[in-house]
Amino acid sequence: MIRIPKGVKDVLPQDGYKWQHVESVARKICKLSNVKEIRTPTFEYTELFTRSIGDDTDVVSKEMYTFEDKGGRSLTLKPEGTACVARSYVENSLEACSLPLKMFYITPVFRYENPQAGRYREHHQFGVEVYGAASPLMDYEVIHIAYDYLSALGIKDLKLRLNSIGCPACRSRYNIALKEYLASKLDSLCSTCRERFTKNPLRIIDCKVPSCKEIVSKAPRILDYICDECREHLKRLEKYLKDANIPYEIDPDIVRGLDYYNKTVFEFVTTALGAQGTVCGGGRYDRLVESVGGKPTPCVGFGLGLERLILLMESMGLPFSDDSGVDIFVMKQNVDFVDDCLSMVRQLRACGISAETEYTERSLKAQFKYADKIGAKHAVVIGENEVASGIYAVKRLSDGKIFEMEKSKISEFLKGSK
RNA sequence: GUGGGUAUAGCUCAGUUGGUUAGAGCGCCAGAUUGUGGCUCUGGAGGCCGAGAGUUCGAGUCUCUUUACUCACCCCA
Repeated sequence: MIRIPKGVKDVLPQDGYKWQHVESVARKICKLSNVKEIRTPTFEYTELFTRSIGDDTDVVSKEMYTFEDKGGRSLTLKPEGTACVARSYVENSLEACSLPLKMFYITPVFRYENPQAGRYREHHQFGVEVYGAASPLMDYEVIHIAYDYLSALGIKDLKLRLNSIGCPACRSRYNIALKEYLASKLDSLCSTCRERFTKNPLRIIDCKVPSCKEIVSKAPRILDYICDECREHLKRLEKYLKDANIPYEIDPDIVRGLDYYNKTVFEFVTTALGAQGTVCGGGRYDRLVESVGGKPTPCVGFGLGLERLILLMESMGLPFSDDSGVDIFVMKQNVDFVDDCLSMVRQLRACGISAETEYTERSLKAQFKYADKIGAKHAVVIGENEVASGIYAVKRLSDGKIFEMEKSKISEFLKGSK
């Protein structure tokens, strides 16, 4: 038996409706907020990710599916959606569209990590990206879209955590202060943090090693070092969130793991998924477009993991709308009525009724059981009596009630009962 | 890359201090008088007990090795 590769999952027929639900709600919410869909390829040149996400990040340095094609080009399966959108924006001169430009995507992303609860080597992200708006109003809008989406799915108890990591100027000022503080304590830090010290000291802030946490708890806070403009940006965003009654808390420990973020960073977190608390993560990335060769363009967006989302909804017992059952199952008394069944199915489908019929030679009883299993809402039997009289008994399977009618009335009847 | 846990039927799991033909529930298929599902009853199919080696008269059970899965660290959605 050939098995599925490590870290990836099948979505089985009995679960497909859950995906259809979260995806269709995502599209609906985007429609309501004038967010247009963008689709980018599954693989890109490796350089796109090394330049935008950052060489030193874990995602780039050890988690990418990178390979060489037969022409010797280095390609990489997309480890996230944001960089791809930025590339497409620059390459297709999308700044020529009226800005701000609001886009969303639903895409598989790939990371070579060890799988565990809520984490896979291929997962799917619903993401929203807005280009060309520097105002905190747009940060608010983007957070609001994520919030609307989660609410529309019935998720109420997620915590929104918010932080600002400032602009490059704030960051370099903060890095100096942080390094100053940490310099004397280097020996007490874990080995990875000692490496981060030179490469990316900001990351030490969210190290989970207890001894590092202890040290970090007394370290300078980035919020005390951000410039007036960044501070004002955060303040205004907070005001908009308060006015909209979106609960949040400032969490100075949120530091995104991708290099392109600046100013606003946020997460929606839960404790219901074991160790994987972050369902949605996002923020502002005003330098990203430049890093892939475009003009400076302010951007803000989020990515939301659909596997985690579905897991969360299941653990909360939230419903997924399911219209996968058929409207009617057309049964045959015996093989003599195959043609009559096929013709009725054809006519019903042409009228927009989902219809299924029997393709084997089972007893009526077995056909009824099968109709039940596949979630048929009605059943009708075609046999000698029906063909002779022209009267068909449509049985409603939920309560067993039978409605007798002529053949031509069936589609109308079924439409009325939808 | 590093730890912990688990591996028996399609699924969820029993399986006593090692002892004959390995069990249950659910699911699947069929039947309970020949044209009507859900409930009930009856029957049936379906397992080299993850793989390999060892101990033993005898291994699903004990030991070692290995693989897979899983949870967690790291990082992220």
